[in-house]
Amino acid sequence: MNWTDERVEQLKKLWAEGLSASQIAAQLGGVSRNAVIGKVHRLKLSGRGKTTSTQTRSKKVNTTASAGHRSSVSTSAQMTSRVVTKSVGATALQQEYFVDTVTQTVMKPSTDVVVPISRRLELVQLSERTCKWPMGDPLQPDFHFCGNDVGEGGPYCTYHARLAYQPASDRRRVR
DNA sequence: CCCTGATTCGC
DNA sequence: GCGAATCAGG
Repeated sequence: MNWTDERVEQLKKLWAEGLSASQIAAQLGGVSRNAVIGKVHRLKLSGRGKTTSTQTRSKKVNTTASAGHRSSVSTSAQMTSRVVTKSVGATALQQEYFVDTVTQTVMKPSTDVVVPISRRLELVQLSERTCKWPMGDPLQPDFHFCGNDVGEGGPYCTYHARLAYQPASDRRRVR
């Protein structure tokens, strides 16, 4: 793959948006993150306008004073908002729809369940330890995955595993 | 260990 | 110019 004007254009755009080199590489396809970084330097774009501190890690908002043993969760993440909002860069504090990849059932998480904030990783960023649950509105897939730590070594994190194997009768359909 | 960008240097 | 390998860091 070579750096066509179009690809360079996209690189500039994504880099300006604050995406990390690996994410840009994943999006462009055919190049490694090193290639992206190298190109960025050659274009002299290294310094990004804002100090977009990537690394989406929940700030942890605990409303209950009880001894929480829930790990990091955000109260806002427990709310169910329908739309997948576009946020700046890789940081995405947004609610998602859940789609059972087997039954194609579209569902919303139960409101009484603690919903972990997903890391929204690119496909190529997944490893054996990252949750592979697909993210986004099924009608407008965004090709990101949960990416949170998988609990006992399954394909999904504890939350998504629970969702995946939830009886169909317990699922809440959307639309 | 996961990830990040920065730098080097053979191609 | 390109990008893998490497480095330094969170």
